Amino acid sequence: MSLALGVDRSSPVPLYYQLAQQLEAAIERGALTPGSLLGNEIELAARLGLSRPTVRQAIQSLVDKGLLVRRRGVGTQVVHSQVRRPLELSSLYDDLEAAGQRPSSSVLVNTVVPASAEAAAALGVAEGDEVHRVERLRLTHGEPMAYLVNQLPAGLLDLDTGRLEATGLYRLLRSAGITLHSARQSIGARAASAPEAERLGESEGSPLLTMERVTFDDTGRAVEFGTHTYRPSRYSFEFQLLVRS
Amino acid sequence: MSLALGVDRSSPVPLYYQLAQQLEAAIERGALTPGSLLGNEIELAARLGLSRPTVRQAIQSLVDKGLLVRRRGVGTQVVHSQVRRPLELSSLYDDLEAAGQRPSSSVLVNTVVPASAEAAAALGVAEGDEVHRVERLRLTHGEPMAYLVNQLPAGLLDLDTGRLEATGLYRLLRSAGITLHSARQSIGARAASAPEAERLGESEGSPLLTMERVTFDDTGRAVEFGTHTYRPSRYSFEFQLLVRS
DNA sequence: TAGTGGTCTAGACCACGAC
DNA sequence: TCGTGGTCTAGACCACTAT
Repeated sequence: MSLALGVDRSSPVPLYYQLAQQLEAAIERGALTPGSLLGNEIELAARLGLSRPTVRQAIQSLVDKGLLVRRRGVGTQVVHSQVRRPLELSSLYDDLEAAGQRPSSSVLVNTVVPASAEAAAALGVAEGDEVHRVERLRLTHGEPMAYLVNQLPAGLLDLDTGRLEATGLYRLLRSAGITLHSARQSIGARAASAPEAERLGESEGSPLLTMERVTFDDTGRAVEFGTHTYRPSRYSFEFQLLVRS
Repeated sequence: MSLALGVDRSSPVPLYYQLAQQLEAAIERGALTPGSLLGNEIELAARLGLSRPTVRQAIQSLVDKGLLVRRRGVGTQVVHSQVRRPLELSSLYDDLEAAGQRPSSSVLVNTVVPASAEAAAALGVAEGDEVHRVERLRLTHGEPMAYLVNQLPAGLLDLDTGRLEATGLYRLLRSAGITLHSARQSIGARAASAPEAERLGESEGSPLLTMERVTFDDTGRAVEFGTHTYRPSRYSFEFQLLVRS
């Protein structure tokens, strides 16, 4: 079929991005089937009235997403559906978005405290400096799923409980002009201490899944330090990993 | 300083790649310091005798790696060192490379067996079809660290123990003409069963870190299914996560 | 040999951010 | 206002794959 691709040159959306979105939508709805060839770039460019580099940029963005594969001498193919499904490591946005989106997440603690040695090291501030500390309990179906502790340098942004529950940490950070860049994460496991078990409705010594994370903005500042514990019967980290070629 | 950048046009290595490597090396050795501006693209292109798109391609590849940040109206800056350190999720290459590289990893089982329902579903073969099954124990400092079980569709490649220990799964896959594309992973935790505890030198009921993975090649075939258990006192998953912008 | 993607050029204009 | 990166064009030649 002909796919009905076409770009709107009066739109402020970049041409390559428009094309990428249309291709992605076509893949998603099955108009482009797994393994099928996309047709050569020159012809596609001519058909759309675009230059080849622009078409290439669109295709490349989908290759980077893992949706397409290019092979020299063969062409550009749609990857098979089992491969393509999701998504990046969800935990960052998941945890930071949290409140507001999911009614089953509640803010238990929201205060300013002196930084512990651990938090100070993670955030790159001096021990004893003021940091915001937020503790949240995440519930699913009325049962505790995770206990989330986030610490942020004080003065980075307004963090009142109302806005936090309504908007989520991620949007508060964005609206404060902070551009997230990267995060360092560590996922492990350990036996629950008595208070940890109590908080999550487990028994002492039962296994917990743990995640520690430091998030950086694009200036290299640490903007968030999270130490989270999850009930392994109710949560696991699922993600897809693209192989750098 | 002037950085002594320059490209070799007689080399088969793409110009943008040469430049990217030189910039990366300069960042790595500190010749380009965190936060410092790279200078505008046009001037850099002129200095190197390259076109601007080529220079942009080099820079873009480092932006994608998280080493550089671009801001309109400002310029291209080196990311601060704390942000830049590692690496993708290590576990895939780590586990697949395994033998050969690390003398402390031994192959315990290497046979062909009928696929269990679980393995069949993961690999996209019929239940009872033949699959290779490899079980390895990973040691550090003489102590068990992880128990790795990998299953592969039979007939995909030669898998004798000698080659496996000498080369590692990853290279065997590559040398069989298989191009890895992506992997789906799930990380969780659970209490150790008696045999699991035995294998890893833990006690029954103690917490284990678990990882399940299905790896796909660029044709969409599932080429590997791994179910691994780790001693949490000796192993955790460490990785950096770049925020898609 | 024919067809594909991979790389590269030498320009152009625009949008956003800093000042 | 000015400088930066963001986008786009219309070509070119090369390298690899398949047949």
